[in-house]
Amino acid sequence: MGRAPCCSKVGLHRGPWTPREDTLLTKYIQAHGEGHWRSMPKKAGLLRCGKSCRLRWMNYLRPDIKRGNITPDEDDLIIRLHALLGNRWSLIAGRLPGRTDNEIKNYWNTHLSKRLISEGTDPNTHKKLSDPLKELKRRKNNKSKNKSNNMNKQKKKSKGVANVGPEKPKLHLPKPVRVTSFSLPRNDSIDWNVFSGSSGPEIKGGYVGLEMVNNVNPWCNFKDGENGVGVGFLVGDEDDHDDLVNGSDFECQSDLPSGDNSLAKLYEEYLDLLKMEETQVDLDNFAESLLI
DNA sequence: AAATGAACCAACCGCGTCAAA
DNA sequence: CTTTGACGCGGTTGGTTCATT
Repeated sequence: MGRAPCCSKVGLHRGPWTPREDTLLTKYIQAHGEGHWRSMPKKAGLLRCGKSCRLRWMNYLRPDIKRGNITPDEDDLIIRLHALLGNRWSLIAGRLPGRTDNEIKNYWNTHLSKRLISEGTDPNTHKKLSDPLKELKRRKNNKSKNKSNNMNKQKKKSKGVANVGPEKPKLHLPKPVRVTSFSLPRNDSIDWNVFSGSSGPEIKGGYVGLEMVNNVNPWCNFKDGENGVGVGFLVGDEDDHDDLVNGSDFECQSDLPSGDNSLAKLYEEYLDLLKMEETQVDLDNFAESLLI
């Protein structure tokens, strides 16, 4: 029993949005606000499905979207967050004001993953690669294989030839389960901005990152060459993200909201994990705990 | 100048989650 | 408790543009 499609696709526009459609959608949302995506297109006079409207708005039309090149600081932050959170693009995007998950995902796939490989780092695990060149070649081959598959598909499609070859079963990796110890409103991630001591949506580039300065931990090898043992807990704005607070010297920022022990607790938990003999303890669990 | 391949990125698709009925 | 519908997310596709031959 499959799920019913989100909307009837019959008679709906697909593909690139026209300026007129953009205007209609923007005006409607300005007048009535976001939400109710399913009913919105009809009300806005659009022949699009709600999903498509939402995507267009979220990724392109929203007024707070920052367009243009991703800065080196943003680069750095994306890499750090990816090491911590994996492919959780929306969470990563949530730390980069004005950037969308789609944009970051695309940027990662087209630029950053390649860059990491060329620097000798596996973009998936953030561990050192034994043979970066080999990896780069492998990925290139895979890509060109896919591309030619797409080409074939397209050709077959356009000629109306049915796909006769055995189809590969689609595998879906299990997603990490979110264990809720306290609840947040839907679509809200942690308000990481509390770390930076700034508040409100105006914050520009405020972030928090966890960093271990050695080459052993998969999260941390993006920062090598420094003392080796240190544990850093980054607190600050984009301009000072190289200021590491050494684990032993760690002090809570005075501008942290008073009474909020949960963050300090998380940090302590993190330190405990690091103290454990096996450095490969499940740090992912800790990363997960940051998500809830 | 034309052909080909690579890169980019907007948009689509399918699934998971959550809340309301 | 189960079902249903809406929303959001991440993976993937495919059209367009750019670079190379």
